[in-house]
Amino acid sequence: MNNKEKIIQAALELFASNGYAETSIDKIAKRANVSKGLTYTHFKNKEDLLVVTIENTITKMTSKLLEREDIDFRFFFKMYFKSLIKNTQIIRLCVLLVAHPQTPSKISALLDKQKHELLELFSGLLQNKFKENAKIEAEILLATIDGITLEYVTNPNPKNLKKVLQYLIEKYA
Amino acid sequence: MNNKEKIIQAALELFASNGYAETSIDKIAKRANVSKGLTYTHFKNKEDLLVVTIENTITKMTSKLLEREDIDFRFFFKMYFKSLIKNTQIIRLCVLLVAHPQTPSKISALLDKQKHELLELFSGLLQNKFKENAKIEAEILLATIDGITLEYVTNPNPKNLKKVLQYLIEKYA
Amino acid sequence: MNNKEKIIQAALELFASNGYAETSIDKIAKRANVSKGLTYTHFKNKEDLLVVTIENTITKMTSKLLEREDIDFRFFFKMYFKSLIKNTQIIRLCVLLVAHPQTPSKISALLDKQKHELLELFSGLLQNKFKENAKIEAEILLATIDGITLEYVTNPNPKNLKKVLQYLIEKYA
Amino acid sequence: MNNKEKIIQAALELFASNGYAETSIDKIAKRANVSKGLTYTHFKNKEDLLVVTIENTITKMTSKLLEREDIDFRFFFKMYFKSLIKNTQIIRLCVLLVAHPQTPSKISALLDKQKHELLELFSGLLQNKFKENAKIEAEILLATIDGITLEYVTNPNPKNLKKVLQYLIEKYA
DNA sequence: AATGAATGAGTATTCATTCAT
DNA sequence: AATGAATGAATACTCATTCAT
Repeated sequence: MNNKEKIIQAALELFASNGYAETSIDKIAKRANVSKGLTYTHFKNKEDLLVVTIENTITKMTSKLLEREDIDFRFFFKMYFKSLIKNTQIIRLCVLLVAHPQTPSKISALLDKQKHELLELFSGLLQNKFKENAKIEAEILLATIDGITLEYVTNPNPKNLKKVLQYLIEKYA
Repeated sequence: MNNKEKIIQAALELFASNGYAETSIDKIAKRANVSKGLTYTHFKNKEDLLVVTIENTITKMTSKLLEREDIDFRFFFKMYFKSLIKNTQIIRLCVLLVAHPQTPSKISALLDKQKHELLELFSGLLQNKFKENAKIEAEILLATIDGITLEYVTNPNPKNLKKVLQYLIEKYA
Repeated sequence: MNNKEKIIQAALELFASNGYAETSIDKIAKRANVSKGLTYTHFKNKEDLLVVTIENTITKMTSKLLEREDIDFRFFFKMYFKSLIKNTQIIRLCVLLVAHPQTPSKISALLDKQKHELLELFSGLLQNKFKENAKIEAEILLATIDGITLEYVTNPNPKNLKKVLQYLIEKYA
Repeated sequence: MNNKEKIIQAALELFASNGYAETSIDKIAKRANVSKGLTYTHFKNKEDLLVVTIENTITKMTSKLLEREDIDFRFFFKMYFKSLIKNTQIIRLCVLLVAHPQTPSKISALLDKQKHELLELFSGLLQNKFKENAKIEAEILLATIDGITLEYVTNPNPKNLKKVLQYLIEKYA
């Protein structure tokens, strides 16, 4: 891992566990074992570091989820369940960013794009069962998953999460 | 409105529209038209001001919703819909606080209490329809509402909100 | 002398002897024996401190020179001579500010105003001797004085200054 | 133009238009289209770069002016007038350097040498007209030219400059 | 000669908090 | 209760300079 990657990694960890505003460049540099100045060699400013960090992470996290063609609810829910448990802190950071009034538009756009991809996926999968209501049902399912996510990152309880997702799988699959 | 109330009001507005970390005591005092020092006469510190502000607001906001005995889904959804539109910024602040790793425990506890009251309410209302699954269905409904809330405060679209809630009313009532 | 005045005094001394860009707020605060933060209680920023400092000083320095009604060349040259010797550093700072491409417009305007007052004065005094050429002769005299000033603040030599001004008095008075 | 010359050219332009302290090595390197490190291959440090840049420029600028043997006021004023209009920014930089308390002694010496060459020239030309006062008249003429220069670089007005120099030519030639 | 990653000291500015009045 | 001067630590960011390649 080169220094730039070390900085991104340190930033991700600290942003995720303490929040963006609460994390100073100084702490990031210290955790990455580099000088403060080097951060500004690789990133324009703190906001740029956040944007790169999030883009980097989101891309990695979701590439697996959406690349398969023959995706179904069972597969989706299981993958999402795993990701949520593995990346709890990062996903909480994303929730904070989505809800924060001053989040850079690049990040908002990225997260928004993801939302629409999921809506598309759900709409397709719900077409048979709900016909003309497929789209609104997709919206509701997405909301349900977002709510479960919010609940989990706030108060992580893997057992309960598994139970709920299992129930959803049976309901939708 | 006395000075203490003016400070609370100013704090609420600024926390809600800019975020807690991004709001300085100085700006709050200026908006409330009082001196910076007075804030520390009435509140122990910035965190205390946040706690009091949120307690104050949450209590006001939810008292109407949960005081009625004979509440049903139609009524609940309509009230929630109105509140969401009226208090968008404040509710977004609550989402931020729920998801933030450093939120004071008093606030977490308060918001958690609300969650459980809603779960109770939903469980009761869903008893007939879902029997032994009433509790998990209540959890899912709560998650759905949280997800709708998150979506709305992030990207407020009253028309779509109305459509979704209408659909939910027909589904659940 | 209260703290605000102490800051202005310290700023004046350091700006004058080291230059604006070369003087840090930290050094100013240390010389004034106050905390760095206090500077920002009294002045919006470093530029504002410069502006206030210069306005303050220029006003004091020139009020004596131009208040008299019956001013003549002998009096003017003698006063200017004294001021130049007493305020060498400050006047050098003004030269630097006049010539610097990024000097705040408030300061430029102030120094420009002074220039025009002097031009007026000289024009009047030279009217009899030079008739229709009085204005251009005033411009030339002002340039001469500026040049003498530049030479003196760069390389202070009181004897030579006295000699030159004496010669000018005889020439013009 | 080789890389070293490109750096000198970029430095000159930036020092002249923004000031020495306000110009970073980084900006110079970027404008010269070379790496930051290369600056330190060719110049010991930033100050050295300034010294070389100024020496280079001054030499070029004044070689034409003083090489002729049979120079007279008419010729001198015309040449100076042209140079002032063409090199306004650079000459302003020289004024800043002359007046700045921390200018490297090499530069001061260079500019001082020029001053004395001009004094010599003027003394000679004024010998016939002013006899024993030729030297002090030369000093005054030099001051006048310096003042005109200061005024012009501060507030460039070619028409007025021409008028004043024309007047001086008639007065002295 | 040429690059650009890397450093460390420095800079302006902010801000929660205290305290004398 | 109310003010605002005062503090000191923290913060994002800059920059001259070095050095391995």
